[in-house]
Amino acid sequence: MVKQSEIALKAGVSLATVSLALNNHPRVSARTRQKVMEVAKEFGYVPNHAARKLAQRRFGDGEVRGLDRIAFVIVDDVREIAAPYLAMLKGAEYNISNRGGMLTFIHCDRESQRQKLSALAHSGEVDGWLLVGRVDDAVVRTVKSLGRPFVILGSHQCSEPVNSVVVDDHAVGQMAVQYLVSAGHKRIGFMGGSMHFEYQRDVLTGFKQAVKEMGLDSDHLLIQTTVSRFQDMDMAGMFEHLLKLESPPTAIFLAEPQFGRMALFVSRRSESAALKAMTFVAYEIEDFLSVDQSLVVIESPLAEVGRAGVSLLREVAEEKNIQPRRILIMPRLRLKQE
Amino acid sequence: MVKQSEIALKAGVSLATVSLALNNHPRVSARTRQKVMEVAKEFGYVPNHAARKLAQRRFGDGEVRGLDRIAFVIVDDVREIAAPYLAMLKGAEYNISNRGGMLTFIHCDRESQRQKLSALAHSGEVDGWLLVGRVDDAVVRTVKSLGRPFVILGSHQCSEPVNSVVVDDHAVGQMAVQYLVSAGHKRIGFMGGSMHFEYQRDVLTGFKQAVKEMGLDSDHLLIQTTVSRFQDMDMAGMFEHLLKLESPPTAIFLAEPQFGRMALFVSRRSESAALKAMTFVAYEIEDFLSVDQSLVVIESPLAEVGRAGVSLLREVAEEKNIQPRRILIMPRLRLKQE
DNA sequence: CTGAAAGCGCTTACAG
DNA sequence: CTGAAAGCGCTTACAG
Repeated sequence: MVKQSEIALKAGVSLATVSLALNNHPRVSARTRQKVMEVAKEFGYVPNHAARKLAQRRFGDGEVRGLDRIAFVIVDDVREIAAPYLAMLKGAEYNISNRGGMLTFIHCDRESQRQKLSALAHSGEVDGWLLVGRVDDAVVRTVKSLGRPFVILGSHQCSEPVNSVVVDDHAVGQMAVQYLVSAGHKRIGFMGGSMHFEYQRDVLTGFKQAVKEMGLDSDHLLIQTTVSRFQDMDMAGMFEHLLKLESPPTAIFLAEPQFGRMALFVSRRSESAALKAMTFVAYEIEDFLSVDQSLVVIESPLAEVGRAGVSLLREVAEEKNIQPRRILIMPRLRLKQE
Repeated sequence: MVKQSEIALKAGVSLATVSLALNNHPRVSARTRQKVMEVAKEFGYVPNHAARKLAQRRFGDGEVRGLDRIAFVIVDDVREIAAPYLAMLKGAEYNISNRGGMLTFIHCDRESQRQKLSALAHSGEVDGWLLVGRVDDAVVRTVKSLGRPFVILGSHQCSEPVNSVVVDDHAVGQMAVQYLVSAGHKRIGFMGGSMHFEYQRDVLTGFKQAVKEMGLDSDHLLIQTTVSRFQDMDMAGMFEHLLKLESPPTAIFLAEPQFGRMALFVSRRSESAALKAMTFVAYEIEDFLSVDQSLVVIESPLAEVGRAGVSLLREVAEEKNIQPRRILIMPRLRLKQE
């Protein structure tokens, strides 16, 4: 565990110069900095985080400098929605660790959030917050009172403007239609999840808009959604509905993650020629696809949401009075690979 | 942000006494400690973690004292296995934060592990490691060289003895048989995932052993397993095989998480009376069940694995030369609730 | 049982 | 452009 004083000795400069050089302070000459960096690398120097943190308190006016400790907070329950959370977590971790920082994982519910988050903040160990889950005004109020920058990942229930990063789910619906039209389809079915979820509503809105813009039939019978979480029965029912139509669709957009797997299962075992010939496009979560390469997939770039969240957090930390922004991350179309 | 010196002033004792009292040092009298604690609570005191860490380095012989910063390291890819990781993560976080600690999340592959982990260790910010994923001798060698205690969660590929916490998957298979026998079944089918996975092999071993002990037919045709990750077609095939038997099973144990959902889907839509009357028991991951309360479920207590991992880590940190242990966590049987 | 003092490894005004 | 010095908030031997 080498420290700055040892580097100073070897490089023939003072301790102060080492610190300044390592932090790219402009007052150090290029040559000196070069030399210091060299020795540091040779010795495998890693700064002692605790010491740095402590020293920074001396002159700091409460501002965050390094932003090297970011808390990823899941508010409310993690039941049933593992993949989205883990994808965002992975993306955030990647961005943070690339810059020598660390990500702290926190899970709390809306009752315990206040005391849990403030205890962490007071220990001086959190430079910024990434909030995800059921984030509402109460949570934002807590976090704001702690005086550290924060960014919300995914949709939220806040009434006031906040910095957030979300997938452009509107574009997901449009992308599905555009792709299927380019492949020659004219009647496109929509099979989605519960419209209680904002992202499902957005996907559907985008879908409907593209259908209109492309001049396709905007037949409401082509749109099927489920309500329950254990929706497999509903899904089979949706298929029946669509196939029973006077003019059934030739392609179906599966707008809810995991539907791809189920749809393939049903269609491959079906005796209906129409279903066997059906073209599918599935909306799936990056890194957690439920289907193999035989299906065209629109990927929800949730790891990218995590990465972008960290970048936004850095900007917010630097420019204090930035206007709250909502950053949209574009989905990706992944074609078949046969 | 109140500090110890302010507490000392108010309580009428020295700074040293405050520190000792707050850390339950025996040299402080009960009355003094009481008084200090009172003032600390009144002021909402939270210790500055950086300062504490730094000060401890002075006399510390490298030992870990607080174990308040634990790194949860996922080695290798997180694709496709979100739920188990998130369940363990949640359990570990719960145990750590209950004692005022923090969990750091790290994701790395086996190529980058060495540099990533050692950089973290050198920054002095990790008191112990929880390792999960594709943990092999190389990873263990790295972590050992960093001089901090570690515990592996879940199965691993290490040749040397290590401290680990795993679900008792053997008991899962036994539990399924015992329950179904108690419900009057004599021929029990097994539908599992790929035998490439250790946990699936363990579940099957337990199943077979219980079948033998209970004096049931140990017909190998009753045992069906899949190979692919996108296994839905195989699953339908497994059903057909089982139903085609001269003496088909009256109950089936679904030994792979997520199979429950698929099985219900198939059986509810089937025209086979035998299938409609089939009794199922499903193995599912705690907090991430794929089925509702209408099915008997054996829960894989992965959050408990995370919690137990943290507790074991504490023991390892305290008694240095402890014999490596493998702690088994019992699965839980969840009956129907109608 | 308690207090005064040293120092953990850094950062950064201050003085040259 | 650089160095000597102070101090961040704690912990813990040392001396009473």
